[in-house]
Amino acid sequence: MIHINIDRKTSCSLSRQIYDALKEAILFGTIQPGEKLPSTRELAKYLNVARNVVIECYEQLAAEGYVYSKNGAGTYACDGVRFHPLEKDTAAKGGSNEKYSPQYEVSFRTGIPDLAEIPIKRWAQIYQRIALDIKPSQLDYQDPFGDYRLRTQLSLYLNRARGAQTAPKNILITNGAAQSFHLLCGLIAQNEYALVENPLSFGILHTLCANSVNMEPIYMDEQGMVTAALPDKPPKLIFTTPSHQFPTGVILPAGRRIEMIKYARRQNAYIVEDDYDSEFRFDGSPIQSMQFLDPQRVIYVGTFSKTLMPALRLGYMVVPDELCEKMREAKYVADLHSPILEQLVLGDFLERGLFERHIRKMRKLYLKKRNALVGSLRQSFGERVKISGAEAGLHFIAAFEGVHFHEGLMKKIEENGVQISAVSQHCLSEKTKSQYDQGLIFGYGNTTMEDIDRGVKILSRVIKGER
Amino acid sequence: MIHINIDRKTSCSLSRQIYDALKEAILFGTIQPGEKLPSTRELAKYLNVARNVVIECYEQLAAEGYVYSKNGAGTYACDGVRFHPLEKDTAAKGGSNEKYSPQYEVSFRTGIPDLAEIPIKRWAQIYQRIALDIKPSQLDYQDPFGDYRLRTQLSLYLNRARGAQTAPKNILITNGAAQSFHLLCGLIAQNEYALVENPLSFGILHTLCANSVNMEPIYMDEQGMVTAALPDKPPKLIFTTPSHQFPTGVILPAGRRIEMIKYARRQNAYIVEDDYDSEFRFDGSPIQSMQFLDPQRVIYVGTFSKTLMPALRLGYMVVPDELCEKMREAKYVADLHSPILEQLVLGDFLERGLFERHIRKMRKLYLKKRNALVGSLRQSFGERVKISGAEAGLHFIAAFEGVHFHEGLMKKIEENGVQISAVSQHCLSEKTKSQYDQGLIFGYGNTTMEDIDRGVKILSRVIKGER
DNA sequence: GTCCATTAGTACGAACAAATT
DNA sequence: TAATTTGTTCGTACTAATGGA
Repeated sequence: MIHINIDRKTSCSLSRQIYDALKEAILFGTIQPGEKLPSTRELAKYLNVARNVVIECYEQLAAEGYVYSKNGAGTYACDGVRFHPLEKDTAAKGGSNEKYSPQYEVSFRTGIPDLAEIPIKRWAQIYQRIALDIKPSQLDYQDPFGDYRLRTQLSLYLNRARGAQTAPKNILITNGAAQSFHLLCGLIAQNEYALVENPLSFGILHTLCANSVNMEPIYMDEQGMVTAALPDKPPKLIFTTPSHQFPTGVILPAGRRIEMIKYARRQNAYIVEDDYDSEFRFDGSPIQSMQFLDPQRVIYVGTFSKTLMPALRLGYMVVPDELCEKMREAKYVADLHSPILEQLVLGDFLERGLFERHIRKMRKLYLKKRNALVGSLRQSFGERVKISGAEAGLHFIAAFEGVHFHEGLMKKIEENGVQISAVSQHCLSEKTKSQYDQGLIFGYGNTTMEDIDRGVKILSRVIKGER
Repeated sequence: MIHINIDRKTSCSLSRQIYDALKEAILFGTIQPGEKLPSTRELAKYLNVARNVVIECYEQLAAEGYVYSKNGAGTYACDGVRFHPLEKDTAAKGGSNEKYSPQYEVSFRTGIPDLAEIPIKRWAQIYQRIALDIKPSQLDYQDPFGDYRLRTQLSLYLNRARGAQTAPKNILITNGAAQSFHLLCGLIAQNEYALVENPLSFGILHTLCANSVNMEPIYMDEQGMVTAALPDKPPKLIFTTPSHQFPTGVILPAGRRIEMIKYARRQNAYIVEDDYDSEFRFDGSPIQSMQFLDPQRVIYVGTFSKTLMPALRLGYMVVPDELCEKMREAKYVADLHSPILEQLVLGDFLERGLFERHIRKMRKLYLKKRNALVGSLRQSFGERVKISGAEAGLHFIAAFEGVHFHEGLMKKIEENGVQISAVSQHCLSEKTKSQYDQGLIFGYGNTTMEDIDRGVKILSRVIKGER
């Protein structure tokens, strides 16, 4: 008779304990294939448990194919279930969320909004209200394009605030701009290619690389992408950030926009307008979207990561009619559709004007920070620093006269506790790298006034030590 | 002097109205490239508005590159901004979420939980609590694998309830099983292929097709995938539903599981265990996961769409150590990471045992429904219906003696207001199609007792009319 | 917040039918 | 035929947790 240790004090049920022991015995070969197991009565008596307990565990073993029972004949171990001793997973080592983002004393990371100012309370209130009077059918699978009410509100907002030409049917809700780019990559076949700005954001670069999309960088001047340099070979997509080029901050002027659209039409290409932070323009209204000029050639990509919060993972694309079906399929295959509840909350947020109010509030705050940072840099570096692209967004470029941000210097800055990236790190060619190697990208969205002060002081010390 | 209609009653600002009019004039060519615009003083006087209004709008036009101003010389339209008349989007036609799911009188759609029983209130309460004491840093971008606390809880749950061998570091939070499959497809190169069960679920079929993955179907018998028929050519992935095969409901016995794992080891393939509804087993505990037998060869795919709600779009994968980095990269490229707030809520939900309680509650409810449906079918069809795979999950198969569910009959059923699918629709070959053509798949998760009654009555009428 | 009735989970015991040796 | 074994269905008891007043 097989011996089984039974512990009546543990929270684990008796039948589970016997089940585990028997299964292990069968897998290890202690109980041979075809061997008869003790009868339920016998084992129950031997172990001093109720027969029902043994029956329950024999049934489970039978259901999983370890044993088979024959009425009147007994229970036998199945063939072919001998197996190697299980490798128990060695001690689950500790971990946490914190580990993901290394800690710096001051961070000028780009693209992060002020996390302390996120209207999370208001957001949660609306979430609760929405959840309380939701219809069960809304908790079912939904349209891959997303919630219709949100798309309606978004369409109104985009028409109003960004001068875009959209209808709800063209708006595809995604899990942030990263997913939008990922889905768009699906449009590009292996032998086709995409045009990108140079320098460009890591986000697009990384997405395109990982999806093994061929890229052709386009030279930029102080007006943005040089449309005269557009190649003859027809691209499939043209990735651009016309309202506030990343990282240079340049605004693509109307003339070049039109040229680019004409080019796209000629080459039968689509323009991907990455409008990642245009909501925050400090003088005048936001620059109008490029999509406005030709809704059938321009795919507009927006995100709520900067305006609300990165953790939300909500963004959207305005898709030309011709691409709607393809994009619907792509989104469906990727993850069916984006989560619904927070879409409903966002729709409400927009409808009540809370979103635009929040933007206005944040614009003021970011303006303050920008001015403080510019002031701080001026104070430390005087005329030896040249700032550009600061009219909008959550970052700008500062070029330091006579300083070259090579790898060693960047490492030194990091070692001194400042997180910041150099423009040259975003360049695709050696030529552009050296063209931009005096520039740092200052993201100030999630900095405090103290951060700004301290960060510039540290930078000043390190840079001046270098010179 | 250009004429501009100004409406002081509208909510649109004066400068916006002037801006729009001027921009249109430039784009249409009413104002020629290089033409001098009226001076700010002149235009302000003419339109009877303050000069600042005109200045603001000239600045905006300049920022966007439509005009340029020279100190002392005036403002001129830029070159190259003439453009076609804008095609105004024709009337945004109406739409709504409802349109997405066509209405049936009774739906036996598979894989839908009881939407009316979702603990949405409790969920919303926790959401609010979580949101109120969240740290700002948690609203930042996070680890692609997901929230660590949720992964810890999930790992405990899986070990406890599914007998899986996991550590938090191996758990990747995804936007539902569909995304898990999508990410896994990235492991398969163009010249490689995947093994699938036949018949199989639309979900996997569709994902694999759309990602242009080559598939090889494996024959099944009453015990599930016939492991003796595994091909010599090494596959990359083997997709399987061992706990409750979709759609047949068969449980893959231990012997075959072990054979399959040995095969996978020999061929250096990975097994994808799609555990889509095993939580709901009606007699005994759920069938133990296959992942338990070899955590380094089996990728376990789970979802909360059936246990909580489809609209949530949350699922997970248990990834072998060797694949962690690849999967991290794949998830990062797809959408950086899954939304955080609802992950936190889910983690709390699990930690408090609310999740398991909910499962227990639902298991009872589903058992009731299953029994009612089986009873109803028995009553209508007596011994002429054979039911299989009903021991677990939210669906089972009913085979009707002497009835063949060809396209015409399926259409007739649909026309009579019943949504249901035939087993043969899930088959990949003609041979299997005819083998299974007497079976319907009854999903009863989101049906009411009345639905069940009514649905069976309608089916009975249609099927008997056919015979 | 507290108390109380209810419910769910686990374990036990007993009885009987059906199949097997 | 008798003894043994599984399959099935009761009822009871104890405990912990839940939900409502």
